[in-house]
Amino acid sequence: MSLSETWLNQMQSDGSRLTAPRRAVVEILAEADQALDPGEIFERARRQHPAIGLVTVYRTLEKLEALHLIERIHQHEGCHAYLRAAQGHEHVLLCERCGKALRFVGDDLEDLITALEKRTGFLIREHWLQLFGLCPACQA
Amino acid sequence: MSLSETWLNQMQSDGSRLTAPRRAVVEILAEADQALDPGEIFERARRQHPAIGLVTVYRTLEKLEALHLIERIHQHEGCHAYLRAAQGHEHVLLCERCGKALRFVGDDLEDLITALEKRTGFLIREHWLQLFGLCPACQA
DNA sequence: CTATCTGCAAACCGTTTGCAGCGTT
DNA sequence: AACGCTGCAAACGGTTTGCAGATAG
Repeated sequence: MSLSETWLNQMQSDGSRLTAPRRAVVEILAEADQALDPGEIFERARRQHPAIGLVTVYRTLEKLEALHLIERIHQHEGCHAYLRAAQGHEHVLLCERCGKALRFVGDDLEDLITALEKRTGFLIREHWLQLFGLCPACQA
Repeated sequence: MSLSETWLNQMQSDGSRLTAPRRAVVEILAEADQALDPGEIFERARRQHPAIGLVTVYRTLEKLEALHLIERIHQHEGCHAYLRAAQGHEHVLLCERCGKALRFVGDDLEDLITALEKRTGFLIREHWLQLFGLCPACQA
C-alpha cells in the first residue's frame, strides 16, 4: 500500500470523506521529497484538479497535521512549508538550494540533555534538530 | 558597557542615528530573558516612549537583525519572536510555559554530521538545535 | 544643513471564516 | 438522506510601503 493510500485510510477512519481535491493534496504531500508551502501545493494540485480552491488546500493541511501525518518545517526563508511528519526520533536534513529533504535517525543528544538539565534546572521535554547544506546534485 | 550600549554603538557605526524610540527597542531586546515578538516589543516600548509606532519597531528589528545582533526564534506557536543572537556555537533552551530563554554551548554534533555527510553525500553547512522544556520556576 | 528617522494611513498578502450548494457514504 | 466538503467572496491580522514633517549629527 502506498503512503498516500495509508494516509487516505487514516483520514477516512477519522471521519473524513475522500474527495478528488483531497486525494490530489494528499498524493502531492505523500510523494514529495521536499517541504512544500500552501501556494506550491495549490499550484501542483491544480494540475490534477483544476477546479480546486486554495481554501481546500489549507483545510486538508489542517487535517493532515492534526493526524500527525505532516508537519511544518522551519527554515530561514519561512516556516510555512509542510513535510511528511517525523517518525520516532527522526530529524531532518535540508538542501539550502533545491529544498530536498531527508529524514534521518540520530539521537546522540542524551548526554547533552542530561548535562544541561543538571546545570540549568530545566526539565527538557523536546528537541528540534535540523541540518542544512547542499545535496549531492546541488554541489555540482 | 552594557549590552544595549554596545548595540547602539554598533548601529551608530553602521550609519544609523540614535533616537529615543530606537533606544527603547534596543534596551528591551538587549535586556530580555525571553524571545519577544513585534507586538510585545511595541507594547513594552510604549511604556517608555508612548508616541512610538509599531512601524518603528519593525524597522529597528530589521536593522538589528541585519547586524546579527538579534535573531528570529522558531517555536511551535509561531516564528515571529526575536532574541539576542547566538554567538559562536550557542544554541537555545526555551521554557514552554513562560518563554524564558537560555543560550548554551554544546557541540557534540561533529560525529553525527560527519557520519551523515558520508552516508547521504550532502555537504552540511549549518545546524539548528533547540531544546524545549520547563524552567525551574515553571516546574512548580 | 542634510540625510535619516518618525508616525500615520493605506496598501499588501497569506490565512481564515461564512455561506449556499455539491458529493460521499 | 445526512453530514461533510467545496469554492467563492469577504473578513482578518500581521507586515510593508509612501509620504510629509521632525530630528540627529
